[in-house]
Amino acid sequence: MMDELTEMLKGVLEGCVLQILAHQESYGYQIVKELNRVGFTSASDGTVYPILMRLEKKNLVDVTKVRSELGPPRKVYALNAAGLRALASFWERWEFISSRLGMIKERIDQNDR
Amino acid sequence: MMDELTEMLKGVLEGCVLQILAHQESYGYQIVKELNRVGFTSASDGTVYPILMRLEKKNLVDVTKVRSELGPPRKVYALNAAGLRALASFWERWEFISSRLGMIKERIDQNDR
DNA sequence: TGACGGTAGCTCGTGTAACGTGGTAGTGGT
DNA sequence: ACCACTACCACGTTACACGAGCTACCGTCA
Repeated sequence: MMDELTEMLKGVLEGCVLQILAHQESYGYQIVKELNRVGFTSASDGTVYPILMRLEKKNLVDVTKVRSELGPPRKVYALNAAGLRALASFWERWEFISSRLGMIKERIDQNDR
Repeated sequence: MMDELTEMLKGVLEGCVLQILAHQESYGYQIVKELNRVGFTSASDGTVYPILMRLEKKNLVDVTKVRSELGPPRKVYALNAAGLRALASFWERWEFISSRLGMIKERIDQNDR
């Protein structure tokens, strides 16, 4: 069933990453594991790294290189003010779509047709 | 604000059309107006007609040509059994994403990290 | 008759996102 | 020296939303 999620995830995963970063700054590899943990098993590094690069290009995050004991240094991403605004906007848009979908589903035909 | 909805609507609008057709059979032009009425103002005919053709190709709808007094004949779309199944699947996927997003937002950190 | 406006349908091009595949590189353990 | 794990990145494919443009039917009004 979870194979056709792809299209519906567009735009959503970026919001997820923003929310994760709002909770706590993190880096690519960990974000992937976090997303997998909550159920987005299809989100691999090939999905997450482009998102992070997008966020960086849009200046929604601050990036710091941090050395790690295991493996190469990590690029730690932290949400900045613009990122927080983008996150708020994301949730607004989500709420909007969510409510409209509810309207269509429940069919509160207050008018015409 | 509603200008950046596009990406988040991917996959969702098809579900909306399915739901609209489940409520009552309809045709392209009317579906566009219906979507606009509930708030999806960006959904134009250039968006809806490809969706309808997709549904037809996937055999989720039955199509009938109906003459109209005003303008050219209408292509009336009606959901069939497979369409109803697709609709159910759509709501399942929506519920899935919706719940996971809720988890991430509310941060019910029941485990690790 | 001819011009207009609303109805109805369709096509094409563009932009963007998810995601698979594969590639590079640093680290520690054996 | 080898391997596994961590971390990052690049490329190509696929799919969708949407704007812009086109055709065509009908009734009304000039």
